[in-house]
Amino acid sequence: MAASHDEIAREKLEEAKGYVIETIAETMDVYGVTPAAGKLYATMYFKEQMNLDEMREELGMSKPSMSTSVRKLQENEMVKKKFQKGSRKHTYAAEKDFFHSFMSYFCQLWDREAKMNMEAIKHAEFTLDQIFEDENVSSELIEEAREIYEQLEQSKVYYRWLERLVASIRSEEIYEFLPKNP
Amino acid sequence: MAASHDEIAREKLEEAKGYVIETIAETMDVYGVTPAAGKLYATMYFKEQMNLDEMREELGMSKPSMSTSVRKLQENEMVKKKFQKGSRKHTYAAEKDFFHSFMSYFCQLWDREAKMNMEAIKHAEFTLDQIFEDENVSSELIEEAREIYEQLEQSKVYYRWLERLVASIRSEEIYEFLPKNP
DNA sequence: AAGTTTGTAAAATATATATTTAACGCATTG
DNA sequence: CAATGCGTTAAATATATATTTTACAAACTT
Repeated sequence: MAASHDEIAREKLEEAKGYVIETIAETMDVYGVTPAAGKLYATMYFKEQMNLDEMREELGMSKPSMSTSVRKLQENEMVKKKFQKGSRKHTYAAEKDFFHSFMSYFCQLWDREAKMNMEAIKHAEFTLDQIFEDENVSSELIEEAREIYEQLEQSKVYYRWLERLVASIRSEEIYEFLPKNP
Repeated sequence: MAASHDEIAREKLEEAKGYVIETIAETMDVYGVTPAAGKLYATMYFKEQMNLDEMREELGMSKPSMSTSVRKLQENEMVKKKFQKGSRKHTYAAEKDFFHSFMSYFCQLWDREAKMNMEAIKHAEFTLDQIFEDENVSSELIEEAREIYEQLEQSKVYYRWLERLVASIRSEEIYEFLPKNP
């Protein structure tokens, strides 16, 4: 038949996309999303745009699952809402620039880690200071407190570095050191 | 009583450590470990070394839980086994250099992501090549395949960047661009 | 070699997370 | 303003993950 070549080609095309979709979905756990969201992003990666019903259809999953998945992906800036006139349905498009997803996700992650720990350290150092202020505390305890204090100070070096890393990624300065395409 | 000042100081010391332990444990999900492993690492962070029974005692959890947690932490190179003569018990020490943990964990993560996706892309491009080789495929399909091919080529830029990032962290070159202590 | 101690594997339980089904509210349309 | 369509929330179910209990094997002790 006449269409045979095209049919085979179509199959191969879908097969080729299939490999990549499967693997992207598999490695999406890195970005802290559910399996459904992983499959969804991977699927959208090869589409111009999709609405919730198309997602449901394509993945064979429930609509609320698509709804929550797409929201999570939006939080990570891996999916953007597209404003589409005429239709009442919301349409979404995958962010295809992996650099952007990397930036958005890891910066958020590290920011949180650095901020929370810096805050805890501040708290802890404040409490330790109260020990140092008391003249009647034994030198053994003072020494022990001083060691902890020192350890906390040391760990701040890391958290500050993390914050600078985040800043250099957000500002894209990092690409001066490590070009996208060397 | 005479010990009162020391007792208060001891309390404050434990309180200070407590803040930090709690927060480290909380942010350890970043490193893909269970709550038990998170608490364990955070606890060990303020100890010279610990054996399984001390961990069980300190955290009030079962020994197998400590055993699996400590193994997971070893995989991430956040805990090292110490060889201690005389005792039959295995003892472990927390890696206190967060830079090392960062390096070990994220490099492992990104390496896997890059390798798996590069492999899938290779596979997919091989399959797409078969479409291009067939003279009888419609130009529409060829065009569609070419677009996918182009998209895959583009994504390789990111995965290669990720690999270079990993290399620059492992080699510590990154600290030339972003010093630990500027 | 029998008896302990230590660490871990396997099975059972508990807990948390993901997904679906059912139901609701809002906006748009006829 | 009733009726329909769309997205989301809430409750129910299913699934996966974490932890404990039980059981065992290896290494050491006596």
